Amino acid sequence: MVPPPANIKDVASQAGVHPSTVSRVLNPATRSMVSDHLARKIIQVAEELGYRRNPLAAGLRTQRTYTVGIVLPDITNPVFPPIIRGAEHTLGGEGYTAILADSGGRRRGERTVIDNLKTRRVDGLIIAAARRKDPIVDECVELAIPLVLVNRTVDKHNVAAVINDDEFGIELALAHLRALGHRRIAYVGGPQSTSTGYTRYRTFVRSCIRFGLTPDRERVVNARDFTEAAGERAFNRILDRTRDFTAVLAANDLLALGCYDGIRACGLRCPGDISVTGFNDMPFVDRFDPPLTTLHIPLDELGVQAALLLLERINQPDAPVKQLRLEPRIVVRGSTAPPRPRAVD
Amino acid sequence: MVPPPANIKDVASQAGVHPSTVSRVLNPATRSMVSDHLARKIIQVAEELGYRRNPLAAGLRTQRTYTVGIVLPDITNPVFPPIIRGAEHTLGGEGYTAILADSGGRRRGERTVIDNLKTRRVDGLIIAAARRKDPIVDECVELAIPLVLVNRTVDKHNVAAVINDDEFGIELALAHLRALGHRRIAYVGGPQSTSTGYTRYRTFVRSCIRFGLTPDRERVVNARDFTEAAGERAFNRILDRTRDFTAVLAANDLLALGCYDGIRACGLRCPGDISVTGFNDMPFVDRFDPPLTTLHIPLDELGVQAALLLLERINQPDAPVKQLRLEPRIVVRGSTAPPRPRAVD
DNA sequence: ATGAAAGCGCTAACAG
DNA sequence: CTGTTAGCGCTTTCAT
Repeated sequence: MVPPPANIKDVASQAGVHPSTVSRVLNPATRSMVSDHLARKIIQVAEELGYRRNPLAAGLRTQRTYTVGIVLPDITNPVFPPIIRGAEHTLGGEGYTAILADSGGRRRGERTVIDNLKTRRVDGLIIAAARRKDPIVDECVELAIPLVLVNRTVDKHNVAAVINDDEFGIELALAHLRALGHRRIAYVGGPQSTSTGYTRYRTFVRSCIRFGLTPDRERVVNARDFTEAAGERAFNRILDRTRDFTAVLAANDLLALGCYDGIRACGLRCPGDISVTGFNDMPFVDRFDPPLTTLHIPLDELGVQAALLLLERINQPDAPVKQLRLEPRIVVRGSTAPPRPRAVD
Repeated sequence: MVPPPANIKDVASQAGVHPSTVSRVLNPATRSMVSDHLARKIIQVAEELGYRRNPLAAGLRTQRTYTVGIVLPDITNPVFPPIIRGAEHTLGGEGYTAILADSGGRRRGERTVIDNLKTRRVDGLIIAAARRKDPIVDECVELAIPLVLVNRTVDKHNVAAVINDDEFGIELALAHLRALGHRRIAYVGGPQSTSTGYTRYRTFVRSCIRFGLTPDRERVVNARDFTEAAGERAFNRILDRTRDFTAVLAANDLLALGCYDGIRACGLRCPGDISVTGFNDMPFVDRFDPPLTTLHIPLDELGVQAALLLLERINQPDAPVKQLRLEPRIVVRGSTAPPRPRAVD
């Protein structure tokens, strides 16, 4: 009923040439080997027959599948979709197809997922969920699988990555709070097993000192995950120890949301009693109550650059490994305000 | 440096059998053809060698790639990630890999994307962006490509789909507003080219009549897209004609957000002056200002069911086409309140 | 129950 | 420049 798709043999016989000639014409790299006259004819016949190269067959032969895997911890986290879109679009332009792999944030899942991708012979990998020490990343490097990390990186420096300038971002946030008049600033950080969690935390502590603010330990807690729930728990842990702060700098937007919850739960108000800043400027944080002051990072661009870097690594595996660092900028919204004179406890 | 992955021949020679025997053992459907003794041995050897079947080679032979395409208009729309996750997870459990294809909402893009997926010989398609009359869907049906629509469906009834019960949803929303005391209710609808836009609109009009509310034409506008911007424009168009309404029922959450903007822009307040309801209960709408009253639909489940339906269609192409309709439930939050006595204009 | 052989569609090394 | 040939790794007849 439905005609099977034309293959290269069909095109060849229809054009009166040998299949390999067709192959040469249809492959940009070898087109020049064939006379213009024949080439034109073959292309025409191919079009008439609606020929489409079978990537499985080609891949079997060439060991290139023109697919890449994008590994995420959780596609539901709003920072990822723009990254995916940016990457997918860029990759698509070069004939690559993206396979999405949601590891569910679980370590096991990640293993499975990468195994699966390897089995599928992807040409490369974009990983958005790396830990600072990541056996999976190590393994990919060892296996010489082209690899680009996005958003988070690893401690070792031999892996391509496009990340944001976390240090600069934290400094911006801190400077903003300080300019508003805040002096006692709490910090809700992320897991120290991630580069973002670690760098942001370290930068916070260091910058506080530089700014002449004491990053009092009791006002600093690192959450287990970059989630709202973990953020609220961390915030509450701070609250258990002290109420002596007028602002909280959160290591990302989700944690900041958790702080919102904590603040509300104990009857305080943001920004009236406590200012809050986030990190990422993920979609819709401008609609939150209150709109979140946060660090904007160009998520789409992160994806685009990761894709470009990956293509580069695929095509020139021996070129030096690059790391890109994109600059965040602060977006001031409603969650930050000058501190008000402390009420009596 | 890096050892090439073991293939079926390696396993065979190592186990002292013929490759075809290995193939039979490793394929669940043919395992029973091989003696238990040999089978066990082969499996063991395969494990030792870390053998993984090459899906390209297998697919070339069997015409099954164990990949499916998921086509979306815009991965950045928060309703999709949960659907994707649900589908991907279910598919993954059956050995399928999901290829994500973001059409960018453009018609052209959709063509390209599906073409690409066909070329890649996906075993099936999940489409989340169907229009009521959709040539692409028609084509897939004609080509006998296993296909499941999710979220939106087409007018024809010969396509598998898992959607939500739009009529019931709209009735719930309307009943809620009515119970609060609203009588003059505006409607910001979606594009009539989509099943959701169309059904919700029709249901609104019909239910108004049934409820004894006149769906006055001037209070009803259908937006061009399901986006915030289009929602705001539609809302403003209503506002240009009349201010005689105390609530607006929006055909989805994004449109509702647009209404928020419109309400704010003209100095009114929600829900004080105007109540707003949405549809979808997409992630984070509970954090908006005000938290959105909307219809919750089980997005994850939508994805899971779509995946199951697709697997069914792949494995039993001749089984009758199923349509699933999931029930929404209303989630009342801060964007709806009783109307207050009209202020003087 | 197992082996032999052919072939899925394509590309690349080799001839000519 | 073009054709011939072989083979990527796997499955599936067909023999035995």
